[in-house]
Amino acid sequence: MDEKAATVRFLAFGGLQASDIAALKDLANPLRHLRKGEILRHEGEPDPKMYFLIEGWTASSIDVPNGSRLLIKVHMPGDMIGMPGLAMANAPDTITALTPTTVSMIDTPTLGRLFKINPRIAALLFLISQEERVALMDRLVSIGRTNAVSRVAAVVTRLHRKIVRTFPATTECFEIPLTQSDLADMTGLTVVHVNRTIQRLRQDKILTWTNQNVTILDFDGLERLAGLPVRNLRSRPMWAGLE
Amino acid sequence: MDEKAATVRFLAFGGLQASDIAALKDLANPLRHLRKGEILRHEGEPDPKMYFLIEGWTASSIDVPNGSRLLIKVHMPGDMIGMPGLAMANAPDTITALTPTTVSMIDTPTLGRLFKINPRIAALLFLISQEERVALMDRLVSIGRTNAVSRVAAVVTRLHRKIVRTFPATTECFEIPLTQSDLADMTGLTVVHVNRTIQRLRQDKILTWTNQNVTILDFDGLERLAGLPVRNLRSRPMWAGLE
DNA sequence: CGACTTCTTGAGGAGACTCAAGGGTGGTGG
DNA sequence: CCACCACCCTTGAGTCTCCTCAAGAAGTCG
Repeated sequence: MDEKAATVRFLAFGGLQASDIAALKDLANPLRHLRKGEILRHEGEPDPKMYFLIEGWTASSIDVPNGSRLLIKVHMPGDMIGMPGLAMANAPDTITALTPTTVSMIDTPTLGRLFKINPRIAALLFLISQEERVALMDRLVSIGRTNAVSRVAAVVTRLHRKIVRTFPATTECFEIPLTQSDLADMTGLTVVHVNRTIQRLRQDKILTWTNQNVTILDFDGLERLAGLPVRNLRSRPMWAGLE
Repeated sequence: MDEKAATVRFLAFGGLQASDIAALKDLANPLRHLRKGEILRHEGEPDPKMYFLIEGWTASSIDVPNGSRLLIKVHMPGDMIGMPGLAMANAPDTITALTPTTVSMIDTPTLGRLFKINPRIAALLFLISQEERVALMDRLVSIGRTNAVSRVAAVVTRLHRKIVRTFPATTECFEIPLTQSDLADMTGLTVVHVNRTIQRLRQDKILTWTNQNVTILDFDGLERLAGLPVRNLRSRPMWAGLE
């Protein structure tokens, strides 16, 4: 992954200037490298930080008292990680590296200053947060009101859309560093049922998922099963007019 | 509801100054009144706005292609409504008045200017968004990984906590303007099953829920069933140091 | 090559859903 | 003032999706 991929996310809303990009770079503190499976931070840890994901995939998860867990989100290069924790005294989620990963920590006082110095970036981070809220809302709908096939289809659809956003060259065949157990934790299902659901999708010639290689055989069919609403970002965001 | 209740939410993070409160008041545009059941805005509507809920309860919901819907959140006086839509070209959710309601619209350019003029308020709105993200994450866990009894218990627990925050005088007995059908849409269950679950909770002497009057009989038991994680707001938020 | 994780398959069970219908309550209009 | 309608709550019976438990196969890493 190169710098380009990492800044793509920030350009999503458009309207950023060269000076804004430079300001973002100033946020970058010493890098931290993680091996696959390594944990960036544990749920409950005090004074949680925010990170910028430069390379690799990570996942944010929450453990449940009854022994299971739920995977909140999968992060890709260019994502801001740990923003929700900024409001909290203790980290709300555990962040795990799904692949070898590089992040840079953004310390909280720096972020505070940024809000004063660069309102455009502040507004951008604010809007990214709103986008994430909508994503969570849609996942809530998916998990709360659709069946297993639809949920798995929704996860694949969302991942594909996001991968394409980060790596535009992606085709119908791509790699996802998630186990079926992870997929179960993303959908609120059990591993066993996820396995059977994937087989069902393969039988119906929607997609294949072997090891961690996904191939989408029928885009339209997949979209239909997922039933995700269309979400278009605002083209003229709120800071239009901020000089 | 008085102004006090409405500003309580903003004081949650502490550290706001009189000038900040004044700046917030400046955001208040002409009021809009809604009758019970009236819709503030429909999902899909272009150029969605943000609102400040002054009086009454509202609910935000998303309709699902399969005919059902999911209730994303219940709002009380002092809540900012519709923030997620600021990132989107079209409203992601429908907002309905659960009771007679008064809101004031905050237009987007004003908000943009605010980010420039008052970074403390910007940071505050940013942190409120992070808090909401954590709330959504916890709901995802509740709906994705717990059974009906636990989900209903979680809804009651969260509502009670929030009511207490808004109206500190609240006891174990309070009113919730939600039907069992609404509760079903909050939990991802069916009306029938919600009804049976409530009866089960009454049998077990956890709570009663008749019409729209809830009485919590056993706080500890309810908390245990809900299994919600403890979430403490950061005491020294990121803008500490912003002069 | 052995230990571990991941994937796969089977059988049985249970929590939640569907369909259906009756009763209560509040609002509205004749 | 009563009848009617709409909405909400409640209950029953039957079904199905998804879960649990269990064990074996396949792949992966040291």
